[in-house]
Amino acid sequence: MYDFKKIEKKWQDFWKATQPFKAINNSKKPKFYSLIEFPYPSSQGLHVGHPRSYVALDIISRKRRMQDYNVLFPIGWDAFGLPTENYAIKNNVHPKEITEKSIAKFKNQLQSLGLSFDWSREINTTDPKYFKWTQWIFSRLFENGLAAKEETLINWCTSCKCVLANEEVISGQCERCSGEVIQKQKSQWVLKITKYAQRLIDDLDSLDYPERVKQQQKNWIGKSEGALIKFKISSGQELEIFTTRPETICGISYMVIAPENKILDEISQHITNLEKINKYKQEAAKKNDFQRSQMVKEKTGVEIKGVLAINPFNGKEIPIFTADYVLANYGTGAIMAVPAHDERDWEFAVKYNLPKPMVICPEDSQNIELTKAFTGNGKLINSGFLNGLTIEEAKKKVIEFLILNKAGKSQVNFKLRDWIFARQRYWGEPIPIINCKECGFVLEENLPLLLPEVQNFQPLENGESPISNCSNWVNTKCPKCGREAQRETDTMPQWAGSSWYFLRYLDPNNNDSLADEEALKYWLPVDWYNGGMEHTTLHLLYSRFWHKFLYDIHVVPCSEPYAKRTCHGMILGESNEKMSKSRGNVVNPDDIIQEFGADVMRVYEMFIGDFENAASWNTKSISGCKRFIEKFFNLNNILAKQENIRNEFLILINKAIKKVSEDIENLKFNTAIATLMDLLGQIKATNLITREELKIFIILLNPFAPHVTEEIWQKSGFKKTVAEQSWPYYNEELINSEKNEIVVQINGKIKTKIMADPDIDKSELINLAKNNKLILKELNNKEIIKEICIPKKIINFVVK
RNA sequence: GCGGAUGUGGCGAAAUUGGCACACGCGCCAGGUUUAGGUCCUGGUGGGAAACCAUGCAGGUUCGAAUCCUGUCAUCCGCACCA
Repeated sequence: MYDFKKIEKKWQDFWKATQPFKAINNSKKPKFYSLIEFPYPSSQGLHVGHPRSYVALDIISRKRRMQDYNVLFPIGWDAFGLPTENYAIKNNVHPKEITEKSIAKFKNQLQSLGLSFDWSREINTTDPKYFKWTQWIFSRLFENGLAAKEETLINWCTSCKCVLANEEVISGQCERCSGEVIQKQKSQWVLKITKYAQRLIDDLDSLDYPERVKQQQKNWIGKSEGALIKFKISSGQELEIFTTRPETICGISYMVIAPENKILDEISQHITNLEKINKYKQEAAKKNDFQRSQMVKEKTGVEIKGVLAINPFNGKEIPIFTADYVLANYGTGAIMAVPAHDERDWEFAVKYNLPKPMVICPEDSQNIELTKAFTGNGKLINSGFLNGLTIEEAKKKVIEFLILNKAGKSQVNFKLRDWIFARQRYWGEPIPIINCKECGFVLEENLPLLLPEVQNFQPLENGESPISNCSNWVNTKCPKCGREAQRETDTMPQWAGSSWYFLRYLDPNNNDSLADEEALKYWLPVDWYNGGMEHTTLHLLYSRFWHKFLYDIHVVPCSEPYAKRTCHGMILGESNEKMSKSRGNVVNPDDIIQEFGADVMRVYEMFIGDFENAASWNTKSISGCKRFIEKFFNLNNILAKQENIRNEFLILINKAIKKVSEDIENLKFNTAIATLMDLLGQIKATNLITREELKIFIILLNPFAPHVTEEIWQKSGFKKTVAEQSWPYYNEELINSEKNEIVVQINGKIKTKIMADPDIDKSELINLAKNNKLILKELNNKEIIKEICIPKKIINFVVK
């Protein structure tokens, strides 16, 4: 009788007592650092999606230990954040209390899965001993000019009453609560991730990340090369624009300034239709980014009367418009419009009846009439001395001209914007900055800077953090001059603590530095980091940025944190939809463990489908894995006294070792399990298993189903535990010595199969095939035109 | 619109990377054990009477294509007026 409850409890208690999965900091063994994204402990508890990633790296970690690596597989809690705070407000309790409860629940659930975490290194981002170092890193960023308070356009979630990073805005809505997001001018703490944009792109090349992750990060950073060009305005000011097409400078039809661009105020006294312009500005401010993009087809704008721009290349006067299809926070917030060679400008020019002069002509057709913007390759026309040049040549010439005339230069721009690093909420790390009227922003010296106790966690109506009501916390003395000063009341965003957590695992109790130098040297970089695709442009990018900064200030020994990244697919509900409370299709892992046990649950999650693709949950299908584990459990009943592997199983078992070993490395857990199911079936059919056969089978299955394998190991009288065994080797020669089944085709159609030795030579093999009865008959009276022979695989006779 | 991915039995999916399409599992069918079965065991299970036909669709390359190329359709994910 397979009493999984008893067995699993027994082994979990054993692991708790003996701590066999503890990583050693000063070991001579080769190290292996495997990392999962540490969970956000929500009050709902674990989701069946969580274990997919955890079990996968648990399997890899367990295998590595058996391969004699010193393995670090740690766990912790990313516990600051909005959901907890919202829950706290709703239920009128302290977020700290909820966090503690949620962590206890998560911990319980994770332990019931038999994951081989090193629990002695558990960390918690809300622990002052931890966030002391989050604040410390912020201080270093500040000292190095990478953290600064800036007046910028920010995304404001009207429901969370909180600033959001660009990465947190999904289709104009808040990532967390789906509330409406509007644009607002606000003075904000930002981290200058854009200074690292180029390096964040370049260093991707050296990393073992999935191609789609690299692509997504590159696209998000969005590098584009072009030119910055200054246009004199008739009123005396200058209008600076960014373009990737400087060679089209003679095709300019008009200029556009984004409605939020401050230059509009600077030239306002020269504008003759100011009222109309201001009205347009107001309307544009009402629209959020999402609404703007919804109106892609409906371009709007107003001509700014009374001012003209002057083309620095040919001195021509150009009308200026303001239109919200130009974004204020990309480039310079203004463009030169070349309708003939830009689709958006074309649309606008058509709508407002503006000229569309053509300056690039496709090489094969001349004097064509444009019916839409031409963005292809060609030669320059109507462009003075640029005429006849290719686009590339003209680009160079124009930039040379601009530099010579001090009217511009080449320029690289990134879509990536600086990381808005402040939230007007309570449950986060306080930003350790004191604002002194005399000295400006000064760093707090006594870290950690703790959160003040407040009565009410609700954000204030004026959009400030509830902390700002705590006057005895806010008001302090300037550490520099000793005068009255105020503390910053914003807290850090959720992404702060997770940007460096993998460093703290190396030395979680260190009070003098974020981690010991030797430990950093030994363990870094993370060897294998698995996580979700959804963090590609958030956490993964942010933590690469922080790590590079820490490398630059000589805190960490390498410039990239994660050597290898893999991504798991989501687990969907039975009807192929995301699991969610509102759909009512959430599967609770506790129920599954209760009914089937952790081992079956683990095996099922790994068997469910390709690890990297989404898979839909199907509780019925678990029974296949349940049968498999039960059959394995019962192997004990047919265990023979005989020691060695039987001859007829030698090759099969060697092949299985190879397949399971390789599949685990390639995240093909589903086929590894299929291999084991197959092997089990074949052995069982003989109604007998030898001790060595069982031994190998147990070791291969152990990473997937650690409890039941330890149990059978012990029951069978093997020494020590499975976890202490060495991962088995396979004999490649033996595998290759197996007779091959060779398919014989005629004109590509399968006729028969023959068995042949693996080292038989080609002509012999062909003769063997030709002399096969069936083939002899088929070839009768036919002329062989071609003989194709692929050793070990196939023979094909092409006949007439 | 741009970027990425996927498309194979009733279902989840395999296919040594150009060489036996559908391994393994679910479900289903038949038989057996059982007082009973949401248990266990055994066998069967793409279509077609067959030659043959089948990997979203249409072409192409090849002795040979799920796999490579061209076009096309569908679904999913990410970004979205980025000049």
